[in-house]
Amino acid sequence: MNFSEIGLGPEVLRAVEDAGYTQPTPIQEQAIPWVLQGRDVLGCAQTGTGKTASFTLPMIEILANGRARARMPRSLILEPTRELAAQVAENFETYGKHHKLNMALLIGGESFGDQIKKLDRGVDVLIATPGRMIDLFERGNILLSDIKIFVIDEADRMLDMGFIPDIERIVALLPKMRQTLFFSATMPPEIKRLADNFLMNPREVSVSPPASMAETVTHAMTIVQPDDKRSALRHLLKTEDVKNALIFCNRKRDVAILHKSLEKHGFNAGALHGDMPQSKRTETLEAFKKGEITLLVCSDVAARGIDIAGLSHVFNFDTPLHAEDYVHRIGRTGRAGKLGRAFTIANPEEGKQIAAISKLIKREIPLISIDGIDLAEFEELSDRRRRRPARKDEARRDEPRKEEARREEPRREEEPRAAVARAPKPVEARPPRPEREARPDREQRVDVMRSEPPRRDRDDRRRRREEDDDDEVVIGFGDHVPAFLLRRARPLAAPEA
DNA sequence: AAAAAAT
Repeated sequence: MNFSEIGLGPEVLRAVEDAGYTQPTPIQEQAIPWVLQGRDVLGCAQTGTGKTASFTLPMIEILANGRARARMPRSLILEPTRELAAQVAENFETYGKHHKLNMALLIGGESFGDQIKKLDRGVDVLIATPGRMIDLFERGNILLSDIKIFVIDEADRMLDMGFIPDIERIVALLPKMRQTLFFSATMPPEIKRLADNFLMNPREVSVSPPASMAETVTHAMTIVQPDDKRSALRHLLKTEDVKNALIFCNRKRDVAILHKSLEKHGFNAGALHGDMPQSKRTETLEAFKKGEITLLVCSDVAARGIDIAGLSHVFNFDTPLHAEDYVHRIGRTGRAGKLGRAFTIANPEEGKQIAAISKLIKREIPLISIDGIDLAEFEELSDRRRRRPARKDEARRDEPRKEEARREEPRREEEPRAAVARAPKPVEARPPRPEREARPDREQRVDVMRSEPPRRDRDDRRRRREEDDDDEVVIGFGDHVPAFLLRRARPLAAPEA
């Protein structure tokens, strides 16, 4: 199919052509006609599949007629991160260049003045992150009663980030008569329920489920002691043909540390995480996209949606804490049919996380060793856990003051680690698993391989954390947590009827 | 256990 047959007007087509595209991607081919017809759409797709243009192009077409009044935007797009919001804004600039649509980008970290000025002039397209959008609404700078098209992008990410109450609140302020487009990379039950609430008789559009990602991406992982991680990474950077790469850390602090270390070793690296000033974030991302920086050390702020053309490598300097995040991080490469390579540098404690990832992507990640660095083994998890309760009881009998002092001591981890390293069944050593076949030793393996389904409920997560943390000294309520503390917070506004 | 987003 060609773009010219999809139902878009000549101006939009000209802009698409100028950008160098002739053929719509599958998601565009499926979604655009429905959006043009005014239907609600439920889209299951990751960015890089052309998802953004699948709503920006028809939106430009629909909004071409009519004009926005002051403070009354005609469409609203919500994005989970500032970078994604900026990316969508760029998309409207590119494809809306032959139209005179007013657009405002409402994100945190930038001054209110310009954003308010734009709203006063009247905007056709409002692109926002939830926090700033609600802030401006409460200040009376936005009226949402004229919204014709509402887009929720990256809904699963919004859920992860705890934005859903905000989203429900915003939806309650929108007119009931509107068109809603809802996109999510994954469709867990909680997201589906949300979609059912927001959408009316939607057309469902779905492309490239996460599992197929592995077709274009070569995975590998290595296991090293934490102290060896940086040299392992440097070795990979030197031996791989790295054009440009994202390097993910789990903590912002480690992003900064690794960035410094790489620069010290002469690599052309930048850093990106959410505690950096917005101006710096924008600047660094631009420099990386232009190729002025070849390595970008980042937190999960960049894990989803960020679109960098032709990214050759993704490195997980830390194993992602949630298996889905692996899929999202890796999804930055191997896009648009291009090949990509992904390396994970795990440490011996992360066997459980790796097992959860293997289960999710339905394949083992090949284990590689790196010259000059000792290949470690995963610790036996169940073994360690069995030993823990005893220590907990001991700890309880100690005086609280002693506990305080013990905590401030530098942690001496050598002993327990050496003990577990000798444990009998290293996870990594198990034979490759034949696909979907019940095996007699399955039960046994489940113990190690167990990974709970992704549970997003924050309270649940806290509860689990407390269960796992047997070593932790119990203060305050002790094991008993009153039920009211575990109850979910209610959304501020009742969801739409 | 961490990151993101409002100041």
